[in-house]
Amino acid sequence: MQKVVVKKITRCSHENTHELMRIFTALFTAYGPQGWWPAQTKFEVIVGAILTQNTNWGNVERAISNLRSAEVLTPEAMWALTQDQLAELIRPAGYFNVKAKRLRNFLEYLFNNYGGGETNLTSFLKQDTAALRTELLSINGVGPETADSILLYAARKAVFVVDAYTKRILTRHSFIGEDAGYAEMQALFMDNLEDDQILFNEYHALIVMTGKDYCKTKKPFCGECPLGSFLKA
DNA sequence: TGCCAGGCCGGGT
DNA sequence: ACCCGGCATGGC
Repeated sequence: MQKVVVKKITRCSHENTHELMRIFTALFTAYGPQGWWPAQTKFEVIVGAILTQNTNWGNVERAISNLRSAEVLTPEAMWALTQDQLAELIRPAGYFNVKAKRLRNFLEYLFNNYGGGETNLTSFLKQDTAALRTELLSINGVGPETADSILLYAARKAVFVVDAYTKRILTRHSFIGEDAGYAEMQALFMDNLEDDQILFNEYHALIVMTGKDYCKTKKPFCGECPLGSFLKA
């Protein structure tokens, strides 16, 4: 059957599409396929998405390692912990009290509405994208980036994840204004690129990789970055 | 040493 | 509708 795409957009343009793909190609050439998310299960993706909020991934890995050693990387096992026990295990990830609460908020939602467990977690993630996003955002401690990370990397939906690096890259190369919000930046990608879960997966991962290397807050522009050679500063 | 990291919430304007 | 302080560890 012929696929008819009726994507309705305001700022869709071939030029935007072209530039966004040039950026992707430059990053992909520099770093290669990333194969995100670095996790063994969907639940581990969700846990990592919450733990990495404003936090270095290396610290998150320590926390995940603690959880794995304690054999609590399943919804049931984690839910059986007290908040203080959970907080102690995730201490290396920072903000451990708020994050323990946020993990429990997610688990509470899952058990109340889906009965918990890996099987029911799968059915939770299998919903259509808009409904799942709304449900995720209703959980206290799950904001736009965390929700979209779960949608893209756990539910494998074609959703573009925006983060601090994305904003820096877009603003420093004058793609978007300093005042641009999350939705505006997400629309720039999603309105100008085909819905492609694989592309969005690699694209976000590559932005993070180059961001870690070159896009620090105190570094307004870096010509060494894979994008430096052809994008305007 | 101080700055930074793959945000989000709640209270105050 | 913004704006801002709080949350916290570990690496460089």
